[in-house]
Amino acid sequence: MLNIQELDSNRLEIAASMLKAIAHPVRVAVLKHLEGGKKLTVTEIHDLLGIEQSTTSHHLGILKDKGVLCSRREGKNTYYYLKHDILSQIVDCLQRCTCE
Amino acid sequence: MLNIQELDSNRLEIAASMLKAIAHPVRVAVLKHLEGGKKLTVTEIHDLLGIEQSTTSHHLGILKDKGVLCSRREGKNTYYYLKHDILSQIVDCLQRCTCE
DNA sequence: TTTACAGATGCAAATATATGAATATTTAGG
DNA sequence: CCTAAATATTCATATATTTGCATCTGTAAA
Repeated sequence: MLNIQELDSNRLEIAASMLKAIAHPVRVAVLKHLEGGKKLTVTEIHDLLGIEQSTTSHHLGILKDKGVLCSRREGKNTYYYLKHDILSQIVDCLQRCTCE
Repeated sequence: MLNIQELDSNRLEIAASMLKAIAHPVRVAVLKHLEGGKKLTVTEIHDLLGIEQSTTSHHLGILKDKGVLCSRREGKNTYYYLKHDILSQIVDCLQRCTCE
């Protein structure tokens, strides 16, 4: 349980911007594919989700920018992975709430 | 852990729309004020957050519409409360992830 | 039944986000 | 160096969200 100090607007902005990063069907799908510490390249995600390469890169950039994902370049590929594996709980929590 | 069937686009849409409902600084603040089963009126929230009455009502409507909150009218007041108290964990989870 | 309070809704302007085509950048291999 | 593959970026357009004023609706009390 957080106290009133933790409700300050800066923290609210950060929490909301992180949530906003995740709150898109494509980006929720990306998170689910990365559950359990998996690492995928842009091309793999672009193939898995059937969306344009540039669109994929945009979405991954948003997730990385907001601290949801990390990336590591290995040769020509860039691997993306969850910064905090616990974040995938968010989606599971929501899905539990919607399955009644 | 969810299987591939649970990644279908309908579920993704639902999860994303619920997250989108929460993903706003005002609405995150509302959630935090309603933690622990608390019930607050529109006016109370409007005073707590220092935002316009109509803006408050719009935000609460979004949260209710997307299944995050419930409301009950009692006389002239409408009390809003969390539909699933577990949802407040989402914000706490995020804040833990951002406090390193 | 009038009045005032609490809340909801319609609307418009400002702002933000999403998408993809085109293009640029980075890297490995020849 | 030249090329091709993988990824990132720029840009424009389309769409969605946010905010608050004005207004409408519902309720209680006088």
